[in-house]
Amino acid sequence: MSSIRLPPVCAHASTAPLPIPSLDSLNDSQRQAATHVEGPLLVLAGPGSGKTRVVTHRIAHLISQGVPAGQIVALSFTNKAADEMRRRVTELVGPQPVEMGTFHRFAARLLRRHAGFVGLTSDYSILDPDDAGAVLKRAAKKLGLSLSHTPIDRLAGTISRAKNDLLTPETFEPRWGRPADEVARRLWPLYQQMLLDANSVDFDDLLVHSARLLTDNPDLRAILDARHRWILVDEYQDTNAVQYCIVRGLSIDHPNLAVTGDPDQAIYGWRGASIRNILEFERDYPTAAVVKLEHNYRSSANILGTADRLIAHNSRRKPKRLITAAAPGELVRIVLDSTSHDEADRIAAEIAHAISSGKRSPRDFAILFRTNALSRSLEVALRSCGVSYQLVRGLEFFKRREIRDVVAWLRLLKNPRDDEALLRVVNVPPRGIGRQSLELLAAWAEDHRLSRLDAAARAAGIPGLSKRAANALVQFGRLHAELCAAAAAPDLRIAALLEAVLNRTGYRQMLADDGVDEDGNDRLANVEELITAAQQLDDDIAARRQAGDTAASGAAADDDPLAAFLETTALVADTDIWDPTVERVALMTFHAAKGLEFPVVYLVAMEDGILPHERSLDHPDQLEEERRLVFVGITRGMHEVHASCARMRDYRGTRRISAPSLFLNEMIGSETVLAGPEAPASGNLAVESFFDEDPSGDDRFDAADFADDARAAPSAQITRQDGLTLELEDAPAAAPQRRPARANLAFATAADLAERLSGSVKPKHNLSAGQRVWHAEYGAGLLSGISGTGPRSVGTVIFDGPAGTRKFILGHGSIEPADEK
DNA sequence: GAGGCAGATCTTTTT
DNA sequence: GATCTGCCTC
Repeated sequence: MSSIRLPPVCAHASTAPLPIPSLDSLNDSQRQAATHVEGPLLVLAGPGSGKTRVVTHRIAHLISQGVPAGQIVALSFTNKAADEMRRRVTELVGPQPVEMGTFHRFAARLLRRHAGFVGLTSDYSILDPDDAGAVLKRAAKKLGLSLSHTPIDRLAGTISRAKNDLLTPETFEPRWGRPADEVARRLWPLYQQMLLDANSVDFDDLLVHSARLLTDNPDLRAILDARHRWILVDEYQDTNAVQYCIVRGLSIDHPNLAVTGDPDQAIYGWRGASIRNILEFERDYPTAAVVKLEHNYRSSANILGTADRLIAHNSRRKPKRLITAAAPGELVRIVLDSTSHDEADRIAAEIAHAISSGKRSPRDFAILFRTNALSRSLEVALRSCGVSYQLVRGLEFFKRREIRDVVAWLRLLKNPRDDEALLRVVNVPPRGIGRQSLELLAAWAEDHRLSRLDAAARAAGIPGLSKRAANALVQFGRLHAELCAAAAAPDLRIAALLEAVLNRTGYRQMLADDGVDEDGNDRLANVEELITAAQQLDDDIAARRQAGDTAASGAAADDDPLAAFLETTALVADTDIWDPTVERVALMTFHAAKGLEFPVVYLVAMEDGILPHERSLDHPDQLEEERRLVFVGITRGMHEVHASCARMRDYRGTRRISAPSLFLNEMIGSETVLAGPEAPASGNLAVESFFDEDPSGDDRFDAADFADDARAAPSAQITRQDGLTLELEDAPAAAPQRRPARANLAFATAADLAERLSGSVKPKHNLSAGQRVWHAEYGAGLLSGISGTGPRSVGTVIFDGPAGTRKFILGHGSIEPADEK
């Protein structure tokens, strides 16, 4: 059992004299960025270009120039990155009350202080996706919607995506041909109401409420803008519309906004991230200074050359150089294995050998894969070779039933209206309160406009409830009240509160009785682990109190240990678990590897259908995102990169035969070498046996030729902004190239955003009757008439093809003007 | 009301 | 392969 560590709360202390940080270690462009003080700044930073150095030096520089540290906010993608930033800033100028963290944490605190503006109290609960899913399920049940054909995950995903696009239940328009959208639209308002009643938010709401806070309250916005006067955003290429809105809203009066990012490393498009944000930063902030960091200090020349060649295949990008002074180093190795097990065994053996020969230590290695499910065979192989590893999928700890139960208890103490938490713990350990009783309770509570907990205290008066169940509920209410009293203690220590919960609820007894469960999990030990983590947080807070730190902007949440603990447990991320100091090989997804670096990197399962993922094959935009993912993977490597695929793979319980990823082809060049039992003797990957559908007939093509083909290939398919794909049947390579759908978010100003957020601006269409139009499925046609106005207006289209005449809601965007040349 | 079993279902990436 | 659901029995 690996131990868990919670990210520390901000360590504030502001009395130390300020050393002036030396800028000698920076190159010219780094220094230019680091010494920028006033006004917007865009830093385009390639991989390994010392971005974090620049950001930390800039923060240190700002402080040394007299900028109050409390006015600086640095937003990063993971808590890990934030911690690293904090560590390095502290190294430069000592501990500072700079607010650093993820967007979600920042938003959670903002909301904590201004919860009333969005109808919450500062004790609101943050529901993780599982809890949010459960609420959604209850909402569906209430509405009598069947979920058999629209899995809850998809609905949650649809709503999440819409929230991230700043839509509301009112402005959300189900897309044509997506039944899940329609269900989501009906479910969303009730779901939202239930969250509000429970004084709860889901992950997305943290951002959405914060954005709304800013757009709906101009005075508050101005105050916050002034308070957070210097804002730094990392990984800006992966910010989405809500995040954009928040950042924008905080930097109108004081546009000292500095963003860093790399469009070539944008890998979160599926989550609503819009490259547009970084590509059009200069339009948003015309006075922006732009600094390019193109010098790479991480990777060997061979690794960079390979990454460069690969990414050059993307059409939607700002060309960018990767400059290095490094030696060529080892060739990038592309290995074609026979089976997935061979691949895993080979890698494990190679790593074991490198370690035993003293050449490398375990933490020098990372193995990256596209999906988490791919880790299993690698784990088995590593274990059998005696190589220790850490699987960076740490959320597993917080997903354990016992951990969730205990945390739910704390949530319920903080927020008595948290129905979801109540449902989790009310009958654990069994108290004789079953489904039937809970339904009676819920119905009665609703009738009387009470939370379930308040209703429980009055259970004796609920008709239909058995005496036994009523008693149990009243008892439960008392238990809660008792523990609330414990939670209200001054100088509360979370560890102590956890102990109290465990002891008084009988949960500890229950776990002790269970002993080790069927999978060999010692559930009690896991809970103890949580207590240890809580102790660390307690100590942090105590230390801070002792230091007399009441940092200027008074981080309200931090003064409340329980709130801080809950916030932290709710918002830990996968990568936060990764511990770079531990002597283990790191196993993680390509996504999780973002921002990290390793001497040796293995990229596994690079096969068609896995990477690129089969769901992205039809969509040029998504294919490019997959390519960026590989680019990110390759550029994690400092000295060695090994990419591999297997001809036969056991995956998801079945065996599949697959061809090497087209990305492997695109990587091939003078910096790479082919190896492995399936490697063609010609030293060229592009042999017939690997490509059943050789696009060039009997032409034997070399890597360069293939590259050109690949570049042209996507023109055969078009993805539109609503996600539908257009296939040009049997399109020749020279098929007319249609422009990719424009980025989804056609807004530029905060005012525009505000309107959009409040729902007053509907998605536009710019169509008029008589116009030639295009539909992804039915092809070209004539828009013969439009009825109604606004987003709900309906257009009638007479298609040229067999589709005949059909009607469409124009606001959905399924009909677009035909751009005939 | 609780617990256990069999069958069905769906498989990306994550704050 | 894993998880969830519904159904069954005690």
